Amino acid sequence: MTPQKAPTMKDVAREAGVALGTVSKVINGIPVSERNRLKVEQAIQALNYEVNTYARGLKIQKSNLVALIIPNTTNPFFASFTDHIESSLYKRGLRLLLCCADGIPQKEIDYLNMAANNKVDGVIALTYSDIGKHIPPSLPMVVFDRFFENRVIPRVASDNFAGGCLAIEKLLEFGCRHPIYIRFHSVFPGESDKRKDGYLYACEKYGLEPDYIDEVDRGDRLQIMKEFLEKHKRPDGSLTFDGVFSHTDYHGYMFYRLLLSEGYRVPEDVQIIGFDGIRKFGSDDDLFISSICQPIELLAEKCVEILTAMDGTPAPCLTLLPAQYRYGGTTRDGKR
Amino acid sequence: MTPQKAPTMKDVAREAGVALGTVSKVINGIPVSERNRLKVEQAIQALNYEVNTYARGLKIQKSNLVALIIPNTTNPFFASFTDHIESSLYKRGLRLLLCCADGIPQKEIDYLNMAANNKVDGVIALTYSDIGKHIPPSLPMVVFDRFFENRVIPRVASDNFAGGCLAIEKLLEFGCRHPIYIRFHSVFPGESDKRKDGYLYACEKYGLEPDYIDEVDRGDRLQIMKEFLEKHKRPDGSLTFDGVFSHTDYHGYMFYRLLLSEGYRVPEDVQIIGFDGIRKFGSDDDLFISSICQPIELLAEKCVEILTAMDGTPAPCLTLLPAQYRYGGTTRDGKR
DNA sequence: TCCACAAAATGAAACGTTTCATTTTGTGGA
DNA sequence: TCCACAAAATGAAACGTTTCATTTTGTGGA
Repeated sequence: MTPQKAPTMKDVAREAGVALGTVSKVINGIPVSERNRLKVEQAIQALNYEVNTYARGLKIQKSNLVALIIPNTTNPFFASFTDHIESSLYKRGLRLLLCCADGIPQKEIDYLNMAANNKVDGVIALTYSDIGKHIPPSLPMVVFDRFFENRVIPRVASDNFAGGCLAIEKLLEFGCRHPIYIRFHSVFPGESDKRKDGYLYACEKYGLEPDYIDEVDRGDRLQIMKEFLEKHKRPDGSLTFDGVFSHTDYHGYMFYRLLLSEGYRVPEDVQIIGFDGIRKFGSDDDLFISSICQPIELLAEKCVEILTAMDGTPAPCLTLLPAQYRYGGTTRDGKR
Repeated sequence: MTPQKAPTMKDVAREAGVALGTVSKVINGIPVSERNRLKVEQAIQALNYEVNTYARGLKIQKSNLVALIIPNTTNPFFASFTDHIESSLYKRGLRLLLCCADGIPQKEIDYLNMAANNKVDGVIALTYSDIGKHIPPSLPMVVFDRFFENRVIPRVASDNFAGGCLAIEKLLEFGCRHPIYIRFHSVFPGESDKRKDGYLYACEKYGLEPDYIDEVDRGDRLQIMKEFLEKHKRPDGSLTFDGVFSHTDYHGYMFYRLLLSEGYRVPEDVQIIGFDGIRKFGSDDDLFISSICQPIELLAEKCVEILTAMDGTPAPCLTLLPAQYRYGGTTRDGKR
């Protein structure tokens, strides 16, 4: 990639017959005599001048760049989150530096260093490792869902507890008597852990016996699901549960496919509600399964809002937004 | 977002007791006496120094930033493309500025101007409007699929003609006698138009009567599909076609759902092959339907490779990579 | 010990902005 | 016409690097 030659403010000043400072004022919207403003604007047009971002950045120490550190964009939830972050930033005249860290701790730290290395004005992070101790104190940052030890970083998340509770209430409303819960989790703590708390709370509240898969995700998910299913078959083949609340749509859909392949009917025999609200081909499409949908657009907007408002005064250390139930074919409420 | 104070090279020089130029040499890996190298490295450690990107950028006129202009990341194809572009750039020490233009011409042009405005070293574009005349001649750029009038920009794409042809050959191989073709397209020309040419060529070659939907996408796709289906029902309800080659997985899946809802069996009554190779929950998951899969990773890598090699010498104006068939449940070849 | 030469180190100038103390211009009143 | 004052314009200095002409240091041979 070859460098580019471009006209400078000096060229504009010469062309317009005014001083450097006058050109700067016009560019930055500082009042200047009508006559000079016109001359400068004409010169800018004529020379096709564009302000040099490095020079400006060097002076004002701002890049208008915000880094988003995220595992990837192939996961539809991350993809949608990225999309909304981008448009929230764009609205504010900010640009998005996308950092896909693949959940690799070293890559997450690398990107964080790069961010600290005055390339960006702030960071929004959805990370998988505990990078708390690598965050420079002076770097404005907001995290989605995760909780870091040793370091208070403003967090934004869905109200996972209420969402978990809502999932069970919906299953009961649609006629379930024995809802179970399925979860494969990472080893790092975050707000989404509260989905299980919501499930347990609802069990308590409605007098249900808790029953669940709750395992660290080691890639043997299908095997674990199969074993669980085996254990819950009655002699006649029918199941001892009639509802599933899955920690994520992804695992819920996996379980859905497993149930179908074993000859069970969904939602007739078993109803399933997931979490996240992932759509098949992107934003306007159908859900994979009925789901407690995270308000992704609002979450993204909130992250950007908090980040851009950071100026030394304390930011809210936790902001929760409500998640909503939406029909997606695996429950008995039918299409609304 | 507050600015950040950071130590400068001058501070490092003072701390190490050497000249500014010596610090610069150490940082840029230019040989320096062992003694001084150690002193500088120690000082850098001690002060936690990081080079200021704006100052360096101002001098060397490079940002190590590449802009990707893409409609969005919620479309799984774009999401996957973005993901692979990011990792290709990362390998080369480059960073990704993500520009979601939503297919809005003004936003595409805005981002292009921003790119020209020396914020980035190069641009990779997957755009929807004809922005050819807005591309600055000095801006290194590669486009995916699209063709711009008035302007030769290196293009990278799948071999859509061969892919279209392959789809039909696969359908014939799996027992189809009357494959049709379905397409809803944008008004801007690109390489993907050749999928239809491949279909027509295959019809010619294998003595088939071409039959297809080929409409501008106005959002009334389902209606058009339904009408097409009605016209192709025999009095006994069976269909006059037994295979579908869909221009995209998205529309193929839509047609698949329509067929199921009308009581047809897939792949028993009708086999379907799409194009793109979109997976349900991201990279490691199942395809939505059997598909001619674009080699997204290779395509992304190629875009980056060509972009980074641009230095005034002519770049290949078109690079085609082969697309491959993969089973996805809607054909009779069964899981491999 | 001295000299010549190569290697290393030095630090001023420059990149293109913004800022701000200083100068110039313009205006209204006497 | 002159003066006082406000408004506008000016341009040098500074931001933190890299570059490169110049100076200093170090080494080997006589």
